[in-house]
Amino acid sequence: MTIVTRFAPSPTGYLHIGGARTALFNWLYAKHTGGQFHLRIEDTDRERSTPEAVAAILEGMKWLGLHWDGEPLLQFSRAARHAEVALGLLAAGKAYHCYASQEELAEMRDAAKKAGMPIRYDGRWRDRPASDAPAGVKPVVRFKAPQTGETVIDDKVQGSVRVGNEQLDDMVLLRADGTPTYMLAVVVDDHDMGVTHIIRGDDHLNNAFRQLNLIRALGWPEPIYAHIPLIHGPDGAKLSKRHGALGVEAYRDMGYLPEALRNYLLRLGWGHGDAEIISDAQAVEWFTLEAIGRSASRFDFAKLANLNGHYMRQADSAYLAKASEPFLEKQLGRPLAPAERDLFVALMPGLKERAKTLVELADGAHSTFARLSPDEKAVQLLDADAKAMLGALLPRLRALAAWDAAAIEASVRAFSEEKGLKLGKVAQPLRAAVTGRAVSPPIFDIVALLGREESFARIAANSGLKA
RNA sequence: GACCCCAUCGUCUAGCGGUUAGGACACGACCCUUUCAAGGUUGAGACACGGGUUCGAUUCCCGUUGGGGUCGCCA
Repeated sequence: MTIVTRFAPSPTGYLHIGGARTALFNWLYAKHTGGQFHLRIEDTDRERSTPEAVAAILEGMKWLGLHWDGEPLLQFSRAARHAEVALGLLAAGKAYHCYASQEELAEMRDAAKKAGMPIRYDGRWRDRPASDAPAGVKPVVRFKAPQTGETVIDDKVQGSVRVGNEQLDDMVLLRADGTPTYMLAVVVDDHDMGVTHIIRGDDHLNNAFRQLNLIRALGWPEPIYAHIPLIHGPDGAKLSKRHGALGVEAYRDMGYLPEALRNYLLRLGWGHGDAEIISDAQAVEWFTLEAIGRSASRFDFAKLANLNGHYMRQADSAYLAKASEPFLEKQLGRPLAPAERDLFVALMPGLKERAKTLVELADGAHSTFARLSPDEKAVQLLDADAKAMLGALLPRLRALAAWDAAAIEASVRAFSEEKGLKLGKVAQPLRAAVTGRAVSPPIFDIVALLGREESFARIAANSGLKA
């Protein structure tokens, strides 16, 4: 049997980080088993669903590298089929019309709350004849749920979970306007799509009991459930925007690599021995539902950053330059010239060791691509002694036959040895004069890549020294 | 409030009756070093509590406490 998983977000906002992990797990499980992974957009809430959100979700999935099989299914397009199933249930006596008003329902909830009883619909229309129907009121269709016994779910993550059926009420299948509710739509769509494994957040665990009863009433095969724990903020409370409940595009804009985010998300709630850096291929090979933890985990930006730094260090220079180009251009306030793109790539080995995000990468490159006037620390470095020292060094650099990092470094080293200075005493003022900063990628590389004229021009501008 | 779920270093986790309770991030120290990083070595740091079961509990059971989730004509 082919295993079919799905990710089914509702398009009321961006693809947030919790959803991204759910999608990742579904994707991995499908890959692991050689099955299929589908995407379904749950847009039955016409008030809150927007085309922008649909686009953001598709975009986020693509950026994260989670490719789905087939076309994304828009749930609302199947409203007629959902209604057909509900009406079938009605005809079979497994569902009924309910004419209770919103006011009645609210009273029911208040009364139950006061009495310390479970808050649920009391089934007042369950057995009333159609002749009792009040005139002019459009009814909803409710499911006739079992009222005794218990429903047990053998969840792949949570284990065996049971709940007394008296806790479950008769949920609405079709609204008064005839449109399907989520409860009906998921069940019908998962069935029609051939979904075999439902992997989703455990905020749906309680829904699963109701859905399972509906599936049984329909006589359809039961899916395998895996309810994964939610992701919390650093303080253990619900993930808020301030904490990281952002859309994946926000992570992209903060300069994280999709492969790093995948690795981070994978390790949040799932582990494989001591493995930390896990490639996609290994993840696919190792991923099982049984290895998913049962407790909620907290989002940790520091660990994400560390992972991102790792992936950046081992990434290809051209790839990184391309990925961080927009960040650099934003900082410079201008597009990069073709020659500068090459320079960016050439600078990359020294840059990527020093950054945890693409933004930091661009930060590191800023002082190479723009002529910055010396900041406070650079000014301190360029004191009178340092200028005198540089004044003696410049002619030797000017006289260099070959202008490359090795030759420049050799020359500066020889110079500092002669003068009895530590290399730092010479290299730091040079860095300050060339970049206007006390911190930069390796200075000899920068001087070499910038070229003789640009280097001397900058030194002249920042220290007044001419070579 | 009712129902459901969870509980190992600050964080992510390994552990599936007998371990000096392991790894990673973060943190401290040292080394390396042209700055900053990276890297190396190293240090500190956890089984929530109380009962059982057992020769023996971090591990199994019950309770307490603490956290989380769900109770819509939202999904």
